[in-house]
Formats: sequence, C-alpha cells, structure tokens
Amino acid sequence: MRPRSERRLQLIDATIRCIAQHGLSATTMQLVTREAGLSLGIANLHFQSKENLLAETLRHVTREYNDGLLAILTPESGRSEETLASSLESLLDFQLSHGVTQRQKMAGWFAYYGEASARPIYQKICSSSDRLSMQKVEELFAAIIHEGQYQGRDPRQLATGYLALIDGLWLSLLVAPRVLSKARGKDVARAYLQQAFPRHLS
Amino acid sequence: MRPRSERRLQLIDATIRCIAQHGLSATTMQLVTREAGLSLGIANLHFQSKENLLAETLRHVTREYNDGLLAILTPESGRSEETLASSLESLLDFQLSHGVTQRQKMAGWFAYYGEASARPIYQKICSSSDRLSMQKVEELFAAIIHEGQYQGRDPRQLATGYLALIDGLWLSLLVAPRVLSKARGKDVARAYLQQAFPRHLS
DNA sequence: CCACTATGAATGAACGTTCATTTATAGATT
DNA sequence: AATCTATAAATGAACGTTCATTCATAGTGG
Repeated sequence: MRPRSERRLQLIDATIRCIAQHGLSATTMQLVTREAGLSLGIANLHFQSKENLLAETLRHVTREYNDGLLAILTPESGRSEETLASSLESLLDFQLSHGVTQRQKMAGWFAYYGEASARPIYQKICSSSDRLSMQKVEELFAAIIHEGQYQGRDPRQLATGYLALIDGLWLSLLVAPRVLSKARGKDVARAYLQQAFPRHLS
Repeated sequence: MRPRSERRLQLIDATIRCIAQHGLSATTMQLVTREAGLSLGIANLHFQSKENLLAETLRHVTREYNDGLLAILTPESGRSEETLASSLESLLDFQLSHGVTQRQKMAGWFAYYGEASARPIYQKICSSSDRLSMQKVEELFAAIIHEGQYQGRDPRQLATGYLALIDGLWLSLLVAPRVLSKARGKDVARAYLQQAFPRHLS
C-alpha cells in the first residue's frame, strides 16, 4: 500500500512506456496497469477514467519539458556568468539533448499531437505549452537582437521558424532515425541560429 | 452498383474525413461506411480489413502529395521558361498552398505520424515518402547552389532544415491556427530560403 | 473501528469481421 | 428481342472478441 501521489506517478510512467511501445490507440488499461505491476482497477481509483489518465499523462510530459525550458530561459540573478549567448547554446543543447530526444518521449509527444485535432482537451494542453515556449524563445531572441544590434530581424518570426524547425527535426528523428542522426539534427538547428545571430554563436 | 476502383476511392475519401473529424483511434468501420453512404460490409469486401483500409488511405494521401511535389521538381524539357528560381517559388507556393494546408489533410497526416512509431506499415510508408521529398529538394538545392555559386552551403543540410521547417509549420498551423496564420507561415519559410539563396528569391 | 488502498472477476457496450442473402450487370442462347 | 445464366457488387444481422468500467471483497495503517 502506497500513497496516492506515488501511485499516480507510477501509472503515468507506465502509460508513457505503453504509448511509446504500442501507440496511443493500442494502449489499454490492462496494458498500463500490468506495465506498472498493479491490478486493473487501480487506474480508475486514482484517475477516474482512462481519458483522464491520458490527459494527465500529457500534462505531466508537457510540464516536464516546460520546466526544463524555463530553467534555461528564465534569467536568475544568482548566476552572474550567464550570458545571452550561453542561453542560446543551452537552449540548443536542451532541445536536442539525450533526455528530450529519447524515442519514448518523442513517440508519446507526437501520438498526442496526432489526436489533438480531434480532442479538444489535448489541443488545449498542447497549444498552451507551445504558447509558453514561443513566448520565452521570442523574449530571448528579442534580447539577443537588441544586444547584438542585428538589423531587420523580427524576433517573433525567427522564434516561429526556430521552434517549427525543432518540431520538424524531432519528427524526422522519430520517423527516420537512420536518415537523420541526432548530431546532424543539431547541426541543422545550429546553422539556423548562426544565420540569425552570427555574433552570438561560434 | 459501381466498379471496384470507384468504391475504393469513395471509401478512402470517407476515411480521410472521418480521421480528420474524429481522430484515427475513433475512426470505426461503421463511421467510415456511413460517411460514404454505403453499408457496413462493403469496406471489408474491397479492402479485406480495417488495417488495410487505413494503410491504403495513407498511401493515397502520400501519393497525392508526392505527385504534386514531383510535378514541380521534375524538370520537363517542354517548359522552356522554367528556371531554378521559379521552381523554388513554386515549391514554396505548393507546400503552403490552400490544398495542402487544409485542416483535413494535415490532421490526417499527423494522425498517421503519431501512430507510425508503433506500426511498421505506417512507418514504412511515411519514411519512404519523406525520402523522396528529401531527394528531390536536395537535387533542386544543389542545382541552385551551383548556378548561384553560393559558397559554404551544404545542399543536404539545407534540405533537411527546410523540410523540417515545413513539417513544423504544418504542425503549428494544425494545433494553433490562431497563433500562426498561413500567410505568416509562408513568410517564415520564405525567409529561410532567402537566407539560403538570396539571389534566387526576391 | 474507520478511512483509504488495492484486487480482479463480472458486466455491458462497442468493435471488426463474417456470411447467407439479395440485387445489378453483362454476355450467351434461343 | 427476350430469356437465361454467371459473375460481381452490396447488404446488414449475427458472432466472437476486446475493452473500459464497476463493485464486492480484502488488506492496511492510524
């Protein structure tokens, strides 16, 4: 017998693994609870319904990603050696890091995106997460443009392009990992940022 | 009573509409056949199984897209006024055209991508379509680099980036159409190409 | 003793698939 | 022309399976 919060996390983790392995449409309560090493009824006890479990799992995944992003893009007064250039480098490292580009995570991410257009609850979670990334990246780009006195750059347009590029690279890494390696994906994203902010990226 | 090929197309079209409206996981044989105005058994008559109907639908969608792409990127000896610059412009127009960026089509596309990592048959169809786009776009970029004598450009890297950017923009248009309009999406893609080939895009 | 956690067999709805039957079409026969 | 025959198209009730959910029951900690 374990506390509520622990079981919830245990079930969410199992859900993520199931989605990655079997896809969203083949993820059943039976599979999830067995993967978690628990009984069939337990998921409904803690999440009321399958729909809710899936929504909470998506919330968990997006929260985890956003926390990682915010840790990089929220300036902290404590860290004095932090520069805009290093933030840019950290952003790139994070978004194409081992942790974020695991097959398991990307597969889950796109499984939800695929169903998002038909399910308002997924659409809401995805789009609000996207909006946050957009805002934070745009802020960083605006600061860099100001610092570097780059001419004729629109921070919103550059942020839109950069985030779309990252999404597209993730999709390529997922669907055709043989064609595009993580290292080459990172090179492509780096090239985009170098074109935009040549004096902020070596 | 209608010929086989007509019914097949009718069912595939109905499947596309169902996926766009209800999502892939909620698309049932009942829904599809009712949408097509036909009886329940007809789909199994023409496609043997639901799995096969869904795979054939994906093949149809990718073929349609690839045909459009090939029409632009395959040089025809007859059209003398065709230049590399105009091909580039046509590519951009096509990929962000009304026809390709319909909600219905993009929703279907990403629904399959979302399930692709768990279903080998989808993965195969998607990745082979991607490979074709990649090859053709890379060829065009290589020709442009040669013609414009652009220095330090890698056609494969630029094509990878461009196609990833397009994918990412489609995803944004699908999930958050209010944040990103089609017109602004096109601006973003155009900016990428302008950076890469400034003398080939006004 | 009470509240909470946990189990898994039972339940009923929904789904893909099958198949006996009916309907339509084209070619052959008279 | 009219009739017959063979073939393919089309139907939808019926079947077996799978799934999410429920619930009677049992275990556990305070």
